[in-house]
Amino acid sequence: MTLKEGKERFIQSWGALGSSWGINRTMAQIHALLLIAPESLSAEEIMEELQISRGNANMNIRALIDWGLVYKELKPGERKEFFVAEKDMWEVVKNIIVQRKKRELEPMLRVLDEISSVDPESEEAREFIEIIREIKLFSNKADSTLDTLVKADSNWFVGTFMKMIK
Amino acid sequence: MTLKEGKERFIQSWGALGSSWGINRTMAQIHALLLIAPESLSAEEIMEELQISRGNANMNIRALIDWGLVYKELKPGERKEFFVAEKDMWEVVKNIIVQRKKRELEPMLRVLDEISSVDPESEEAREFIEIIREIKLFSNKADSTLDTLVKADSNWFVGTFMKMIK
DNA sequence: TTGTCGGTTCAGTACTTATTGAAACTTTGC
DNA sequence: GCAAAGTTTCAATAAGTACTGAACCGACAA
Repeated sequence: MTLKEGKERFIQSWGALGSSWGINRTMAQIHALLLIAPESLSAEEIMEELQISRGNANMNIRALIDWGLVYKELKPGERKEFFVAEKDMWEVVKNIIVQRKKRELEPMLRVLDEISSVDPESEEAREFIEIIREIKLFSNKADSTLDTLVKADSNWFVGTFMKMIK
Repeated sequence: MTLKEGKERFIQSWGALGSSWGINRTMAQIHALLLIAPESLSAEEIMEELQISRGNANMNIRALIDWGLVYKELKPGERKEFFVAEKDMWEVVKNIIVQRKKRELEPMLRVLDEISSVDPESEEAREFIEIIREIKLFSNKADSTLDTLVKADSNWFVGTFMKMIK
């Protein structure tokens, strides 16, 4: 396989993976492109490489920066902005966990709290409250597990974790 | 808050959560509805409750069964099929992990293997191969960690895990 | 002050994905 | 064998999301 083919295949697959992970296809492709780019790239180069419009590139690059998956790099003497990907996979996954936890798990926890206040007037209501209580318990556990996971460092994950859970 | 409001709010939120988790809104809503239903429900009842068409209900129920999140229940003497949700949250999460691993992580591992065969003819190609190697290493670790996690039982997660990683 | 270069925004449009509803199919009872 | 009750399929369509391209903004240099 040639380098060009390999790169294309990678960008393609990373894009597909991303789109089932709350990161849209183009966003993931830009990330893939930057991951395997030997140098930081400008918006123009990204547009060119992926055949996308300026607006699209701009929006997705900024979203990637929001997610903490890409950094802006200002080259001295250059007016253009350049972009580099976070290449440490553990950092990438950690950032995604942090973002999605904030966007999804935490709002859900709030909703679960709210609906716990349903009147336990009927047997059905009491059953409902009980099920919600179980879900809440589980979600809280997941929440704090993820917190701990995110605080842990890369080496810990790569090295120790595997042995601990064996 | 009344029981009715609480239920609606829960179905609503569970639907929203699902849609950022590769489980579409309706599928997640059906799951939510079944989670809090005191009894198993028929397709008709689900259609009625969520105001969706027969076809939609049928397709999403079957998808939920595929994911292992819902079971078919055949009541003796009844010709209709009834459905119940898997209510153990740890089972739910485990099934989602298994499915998504199979659909996303495993294909990605295959792609990474393929593109490792890029000719290391240039310096750039060698750098590419190296980055792919790192991603592959990480993905393999994630893959086996998830395997271990899925084999572990609920109690282990709820009880021991939290202490271990403290 | 004017022109150029890049970045940002956003209304309109293209593309993707989910949903409907009707027809086809299956199972069962008579 | 046929009607009734239920399930499945799928082409057409609706709803939702992403993308484009042009207008706008700000910084800078001439």
